Amino acid sequence: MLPLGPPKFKRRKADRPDEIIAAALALFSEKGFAAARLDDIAARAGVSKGALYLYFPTKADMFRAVVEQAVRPNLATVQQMALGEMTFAELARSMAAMMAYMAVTSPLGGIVKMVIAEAGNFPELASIWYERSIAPVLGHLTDLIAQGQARGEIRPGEPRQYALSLVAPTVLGVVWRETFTPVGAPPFDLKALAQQHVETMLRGMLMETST
Amino acid sequence: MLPLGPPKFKRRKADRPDEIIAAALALFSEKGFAAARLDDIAARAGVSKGALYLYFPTKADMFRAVVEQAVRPNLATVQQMALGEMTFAELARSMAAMMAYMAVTSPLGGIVKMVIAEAGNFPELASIWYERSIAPVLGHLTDLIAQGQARGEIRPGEPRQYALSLVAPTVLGVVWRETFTPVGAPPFDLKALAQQHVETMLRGMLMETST
DNA sequence: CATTAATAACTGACCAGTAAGTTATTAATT
DNA sequence: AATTAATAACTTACTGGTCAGTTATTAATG
Repeated sequence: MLPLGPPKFKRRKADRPDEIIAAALALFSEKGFAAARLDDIAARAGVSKGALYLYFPTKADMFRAVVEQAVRPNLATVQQMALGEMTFAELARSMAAMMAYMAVTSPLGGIVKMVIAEAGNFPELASIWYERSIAPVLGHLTDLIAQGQARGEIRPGEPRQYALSLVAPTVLGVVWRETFTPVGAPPFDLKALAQQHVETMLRGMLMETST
Repeated sequence: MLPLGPPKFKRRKADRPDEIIAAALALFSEKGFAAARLDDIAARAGVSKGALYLYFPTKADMFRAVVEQAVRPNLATVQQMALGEMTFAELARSMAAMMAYMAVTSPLGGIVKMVIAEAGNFPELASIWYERSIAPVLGHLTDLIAQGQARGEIRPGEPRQYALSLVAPTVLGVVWRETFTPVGAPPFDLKALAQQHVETMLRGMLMETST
């Protein structure tokens, strides 16, 4: 006997974690943490449920891993933003464009949804996401605005509120895409939205002279 | 015999549904749909689990009821907004103030969280919330902006994008409160945020002349 | 052939929903 | 007005299904 046909599985220890995380991200962001079944995640990752436990001790740890991986790229991207020779307006425009780009290319929408949804059950996770993604971005942007004010480019006003005002529509646009577009709501063109918003905000924030 | 002490329960058929909905809102918005236990909802409503089923055939129906009740007040409030004699700037300011007020006084944050979280599992519900709350508000605001543009008060630009730009920070502020403030993030003063945002946006949206 | 990645079948806990029983309240009868 | 019968609001204890996590076994690979 022994058909010896195509083997039933391959041993690919190195690749599994990332594949599992990708599958988990998809299902968590679609169904939410509790409603996402490990059997489904396993199936999607092309693996059996038992195999998940070779790489993650628990479902919650998988969730953590998903969020932590999603957090990573953000840090790097943000640190680069600095005024330097640029005027604040230039920087704001390029930042808006970049955020819109990230919003359409990365699975950020799903992550945001997950974090909002499960913040109550996994405060530790909301914390990670906040400290490693939101606080840096918003904090840095806030600083840049304060600097812009010190330079006399930007009108008076709470810098942190300005910062939230700047990013809010893009973030909400992403949530919109995940939440309402699937139910028939007309989508937003995130790039156009970000662009119009940043121009409007700049006209409102800048002193008369600047461009 | 007959101890005749304090009775074990009162029959209060009329009040139960609202009390149950209130308890359910609290737990759904805190834990999410799946993680909220009916036993806990019952306990919080001061009733046994069995009693829930006298008023709602299923957990999902309770969820529906919570959202539907939350939707109700919004409709009325919005329809009143009309340009009439007002300039767009005046209207926008009063609208911003009203949204901020609602944001701090109503359980809107919890609802928004719930809807975002469970949109995937209950598309029908995202649909209700969209059609009965979001579309009216955003649609009406979009119309007002278009009218403002026709009047020559407001600069060119996509009205619907303007509308989202206007409301986004307040909505995001509410989500912030539910999600990140509990983990130690500094809170936003929603009223101040809304106020500064609307002033900035107006300066950016209006033609030179208007006030 | 020894090692270990991977599977498949199993277990135990949790929880939505149910059904049987209890108690408050109202209505009927004297 | 006191007693009793009828009802329905409410509770308690249970059931059945689902699913996270485990264990025993098999198959790939150096």
